[in-house]
Amino acid sequence: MTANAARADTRPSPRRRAGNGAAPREAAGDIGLDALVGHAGYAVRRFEIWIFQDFIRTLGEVDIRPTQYSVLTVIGANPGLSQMAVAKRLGIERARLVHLLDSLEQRKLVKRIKSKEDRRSHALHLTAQGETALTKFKRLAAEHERHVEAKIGKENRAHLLRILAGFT
Amino acid sequence: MTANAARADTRPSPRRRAGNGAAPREAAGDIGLDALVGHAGYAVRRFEIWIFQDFIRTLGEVDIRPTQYSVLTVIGANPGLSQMAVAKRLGIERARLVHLLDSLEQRKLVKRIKSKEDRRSHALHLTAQGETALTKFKRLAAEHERHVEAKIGKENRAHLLRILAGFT
DNA sequence: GGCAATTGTTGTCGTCAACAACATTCTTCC
DNA sequence: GGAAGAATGTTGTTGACGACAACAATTGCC
Repeated sequence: MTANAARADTRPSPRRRAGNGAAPREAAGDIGLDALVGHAGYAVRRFEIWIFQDFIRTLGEVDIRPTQYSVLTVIGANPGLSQMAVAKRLGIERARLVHLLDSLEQRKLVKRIKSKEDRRSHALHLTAQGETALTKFKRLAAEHERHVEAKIGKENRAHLLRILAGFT
Repeated sequence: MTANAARADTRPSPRRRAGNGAAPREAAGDIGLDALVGHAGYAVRRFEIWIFQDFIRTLGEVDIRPTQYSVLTVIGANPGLSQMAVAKRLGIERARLVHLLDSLEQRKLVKRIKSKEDRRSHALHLTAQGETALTKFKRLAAEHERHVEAKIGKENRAHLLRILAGFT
């Protein structure tokens, strides 16, 4: 139990206005989160929502979402990977990756080349267009990352990356 | 730019095996993430997946998911809130909250009481059964939180909560 | 040669965020 | 006091995403 949640943990509730009147007093912003403030998952979730919104907005002009960006980056750094390898590396289901690649292939950013060594699999490559596009995406993503720094602080961001390095 | 991503940032790609052969060498685990390792969003996303899976598993015996837990906790700490107030406080859309409350009301954990002051709105309360259930949920959630501590370290978890406190 | 495993694909289901539209009720403004 | 606009809860749709299950083609194992 954290020091935060210790006080109000097992107590049922303050029970203000036991009746039912929804006094507009709470509309101000003094709604307590109770045990929620001690939960890492809640903070992480709220943060992830913020960070994804900023990513999507910052890369909105090129219409690239976080998952698409991660797929392009990994393919760009490791040309020739199979879909299975990419899916496993990024924690995406291979069924989901099919649609992602369909979309990216339609946009001429990625191409699937039938492997001659294992004819079940596809070797994934960026197209020439995909390469130049990716460098632009990376520039925008770096800009998004500066937004994160501005939001939580440069040192905090670095510390956070260090804490969560094991999950990448 | 972080020290990590600085090296391979703008370079297009190492271009190993420009042909297409998907050599199984990479299956081992040496697939580089390139710029991805410098992105807080990616790390946060992978972490959130892990933390949610553990939460769902730990509270599996009571069949409570993170969002349901957050709703119950806030209602428990602030009886009489309207749906709008809860939605705004937790960053949930009010349309989504309707289904959440439908489910929780069916399970007799929450009741909607028509407010007499504003007949558009419902005052939300825990049932007696909901109160006792919530204390059990909190106990399980605390257990989940210990799993987080075990995973990333006690100090890191505390530091992370401090960094992200502004998003709650 | 035959059988299990792998790869990509298709499909379904459930969760979740984002909207849009609507009826009821409140608030504001004339 | 009454009309216009806003707020609240509800219903429905869309799209991204994770989890599964089933399938054909291909590979690897025995």
